[in-house]
Amino acid sequence: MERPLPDLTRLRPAGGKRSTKRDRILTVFLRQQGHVSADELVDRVRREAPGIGRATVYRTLQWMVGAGVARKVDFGDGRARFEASYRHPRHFHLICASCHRSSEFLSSDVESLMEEIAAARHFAPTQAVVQIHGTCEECRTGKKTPPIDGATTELVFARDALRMAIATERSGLDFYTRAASLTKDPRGRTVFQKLAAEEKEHLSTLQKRYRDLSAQDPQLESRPTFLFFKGAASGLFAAGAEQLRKGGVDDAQALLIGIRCERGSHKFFKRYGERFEDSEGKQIFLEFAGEERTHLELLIREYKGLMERQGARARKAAARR
Amino acid sequence: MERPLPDLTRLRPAGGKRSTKRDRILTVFLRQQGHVSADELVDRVRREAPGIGRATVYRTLQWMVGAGVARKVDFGDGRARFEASYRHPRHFHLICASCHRSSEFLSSDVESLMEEIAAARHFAPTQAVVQIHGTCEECRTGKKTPPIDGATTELVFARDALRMAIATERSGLDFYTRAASLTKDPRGRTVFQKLAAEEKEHLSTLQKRYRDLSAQDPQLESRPTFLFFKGAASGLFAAGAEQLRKGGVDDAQALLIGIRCERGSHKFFKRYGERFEDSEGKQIFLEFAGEERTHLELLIREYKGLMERQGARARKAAARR
DNA sequence: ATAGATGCAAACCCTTTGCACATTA
DNA sequence: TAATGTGCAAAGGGTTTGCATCTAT
Repeated sequence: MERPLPDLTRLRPAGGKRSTKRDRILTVFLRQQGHVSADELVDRVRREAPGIGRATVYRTLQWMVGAGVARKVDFGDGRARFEASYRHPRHFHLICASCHRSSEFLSSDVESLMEEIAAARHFAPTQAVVQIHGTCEECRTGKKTPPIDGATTELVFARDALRMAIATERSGLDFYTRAASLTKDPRGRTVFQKLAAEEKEHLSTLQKRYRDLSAQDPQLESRPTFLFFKGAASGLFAAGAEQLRKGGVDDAQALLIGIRCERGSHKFFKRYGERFEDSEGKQIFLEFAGEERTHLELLIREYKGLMERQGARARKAAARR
Repeated sequence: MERPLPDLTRLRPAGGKRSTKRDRILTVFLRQQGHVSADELVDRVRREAPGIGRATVYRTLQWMVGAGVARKVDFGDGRARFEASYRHPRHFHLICASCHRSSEFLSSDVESLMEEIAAARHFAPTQAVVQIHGTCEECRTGKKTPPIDGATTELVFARDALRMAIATERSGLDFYTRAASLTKDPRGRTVFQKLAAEEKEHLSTLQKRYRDLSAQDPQLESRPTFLFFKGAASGLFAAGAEQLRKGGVDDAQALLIGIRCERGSHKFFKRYGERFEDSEGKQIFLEFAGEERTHLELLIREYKGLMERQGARARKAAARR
């Protein structure tokens, strides 16, 4: 499972010069997976290119962090660790106090909460550090868990991005189906039925893509969750459900409900996807956002058409009077 | 706003001896508010008791952390900070990269998410570190924000605990009121009406307490949120609402719905409150949990009575046959 | 030619430790 | 008296820096 490396030759940030040694260090760094401390990197580099000074490695690490190639993480044990950021989204950590290894996770819910909290305190956030310290399964039970390499992380991230999109699509389908069954007004009901049908189709596209992804790694399905999500899928249709409960929804209102839901979903996925480094997961989020947008635009056009027709009818009625 | 100090004379953990110097350091530490680094503490101590060695302060800090008087926090700037834990709940931090000050917050939602994530990964968590790095309002706008001392933190925590309880109570009231209006079965409706009335009464008790608390500090209401919550209040009644939607709720089922809701709320507040150090906030959570429990037991008794009466009626009918 | 990269060793910062001495229980 | 706390200075580790020397552009 060899994964492509970023184009190093083009990497030349902040007035830096390229050099053989810097390239060497960078290559060694990118080849390794997970986190390395500076000293670990010094050792690895020296193993294949003796005579590289510790200071150079330290300086190169700073340069890499500045360039966005590496991220510095602090587990609170007194020494900094570095991890490659290429095709590896910024994430949170579970840190085992016993074996000192760490595993990674993301949570869209935690992230939104932090944004809300920062906003409530008028704080401009640049980054969030979330660490769960404790004891990992392996240290407690002795059960071995296979290590996860960079390529797998990316695949798992893509898998979870798809799962999130699918869950959202499924909530949408549920919502529109329920809306159709609850709506008395026949035109309103037709709108919801159409929306449900569209969601169903999109859902099956996503599911196909999920199957394709799973084919790339037979164990993919069973790998532990990387991206946790709950609020996204369930929250988007809450406002619509509220409106529905009040009843009396005609076709215009049904369209407006649909517009609001699709807009929410589009915005959420766009904003969420944009924060990641280049990766398949990011791409999935952005594609999904794009599709929601297309759908949204279609609904808006339809709504406008409806309004025009109603306006025309009203004008005609006024002229007759 | 002087706040009481813990009984230091009884503080003698892990085979430690008391000594004049240790007491001095402890006193200085407890007097100060917010976080101190070891060196800052050395300075402060020396200002009023010269001739105390740096090593002693370091050793005393370790002892304090071991004794649970202090907590060590790492903001990732290479030096550890220490904060008093007495009457100050474990919390998360917003850390300003510009002025290097930090402000504190809690979020029951973030906490539950982390528990879920840890559980999903079979990880036994001991502690969570959550830091939002960025720029604070003061550094961006120049607007001064008043510093918050320890006593205020405690008051604000109590305020927010009450707010959380009130919000929960209010959701309960809403839910039972809506349930009553939706329930066709007259006995079921009566049960919900009674539940709603009880919630209303409890709510007004809580509100009175809130007013009493506010009287202790005229600015209390306007101070920034310390404890963020969303899920707790809204999540507890979701299952009940779902059940309600299906309709056909008689008195037994209404009682069961009530039991489930009150049990959820009792458990949540108990578990949540238990994690804190001694403080008014903790007390509020535990009291609230206790009241929910009382209410719960009452409902259970009522349910049992109902079942018995139904059983008796059934037996009588059987005998007659 | 010149800005920038490198190696080495020294300096730095925060923290811990060894040891002789002072206190406490 | 035995166990523990204290001060000092030294050592420790992770990381940065000064400086003379190379090396890309």
